[in-house]
Amino acid sequence: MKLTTKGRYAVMALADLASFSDQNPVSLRDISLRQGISLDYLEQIFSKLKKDDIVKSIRGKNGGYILAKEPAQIKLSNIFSAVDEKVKTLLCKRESKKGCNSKSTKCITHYLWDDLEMHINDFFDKKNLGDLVKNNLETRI
Amino acid sequence: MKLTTKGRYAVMALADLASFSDQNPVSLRDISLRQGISLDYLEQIFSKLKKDDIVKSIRGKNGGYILAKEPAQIKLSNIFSAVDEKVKTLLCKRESKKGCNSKSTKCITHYLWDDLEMHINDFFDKKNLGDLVKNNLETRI
DNA sequence: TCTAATCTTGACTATTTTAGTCAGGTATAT
DNA sequence: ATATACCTGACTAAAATAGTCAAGATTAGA
Repeated sequence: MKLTTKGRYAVMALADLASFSDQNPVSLRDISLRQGISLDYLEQIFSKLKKDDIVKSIRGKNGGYILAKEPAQIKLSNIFSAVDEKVKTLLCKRESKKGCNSKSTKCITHYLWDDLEMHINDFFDKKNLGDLVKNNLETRI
Repeated sequence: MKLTTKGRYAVMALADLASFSDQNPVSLRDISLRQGISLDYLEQIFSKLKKDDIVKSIRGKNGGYILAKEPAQIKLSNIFSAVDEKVKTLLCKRESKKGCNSKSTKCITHYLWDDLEMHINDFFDKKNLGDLVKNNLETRI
């Protein structure tokens, strides 16, 4: 079970954006340099973040991105869902052959995975960008 | 973020084993049929479970596997670690170039991922095979 | 003793996913 | 004009996943 770079980079980039934006838009180039993430890859990621109204773009020279909402309004779950970072613990879907047919003994563990999924999603639902940046400022040297 | 089949199958197979063993060893063939998991794949998995003292094997005809301990003594974390299902949320290791050099602004999110990892591992640490089988018996029709 | 059922081991491989790269755009401040 | 941004879609190398396959070693029971 591992986090993909897409989800991780999205959060890193947004945390960077939240930290360094003082009214002015922040360019992906700057984020790329500061966070060590490929510019091309960031562009992919931000196009998704924009689609989900997490950031706004300003084109042209001196352009860049700004947050579309207050950092405290942006939950990690919003970010992850924007970049398709999903928590998948189950094979079991109604259609699938493998996995369970709901009541059979096959899916002894169905509830467990469901539980785990909720447990993780809960975490993402409780954390927001605001907390993240605040904590960072407090603990930074 | 998704669970691999190895971890999931290991838990499914052990839950099956715990449910169906009445002193006698259970063959992988039976588990394979009941759970719909390839026999060859199960063999890989059980060889690891055995190495970590989660199951014992009995060779020869009428052989099979039995749990090496009480179901309540077998935590999910034990099972996952046996089959190398690890929770990885961080790139950041002391050695790696990518990721953080501990105090830089790069790792704004370091604590977050650490937190997440603990949160998930906590879950695995709190669940054991005994609960799983018990719950299953209760909720089964 | 023979045989079928089992575990044991290690190598191999197709498929999928990940983590990007690349090549072209379009918009806008100066 | 032009440099600096965003924008978009196609492409791809590498890694991980999810197995398969082949050849053995043990042992119960007929």
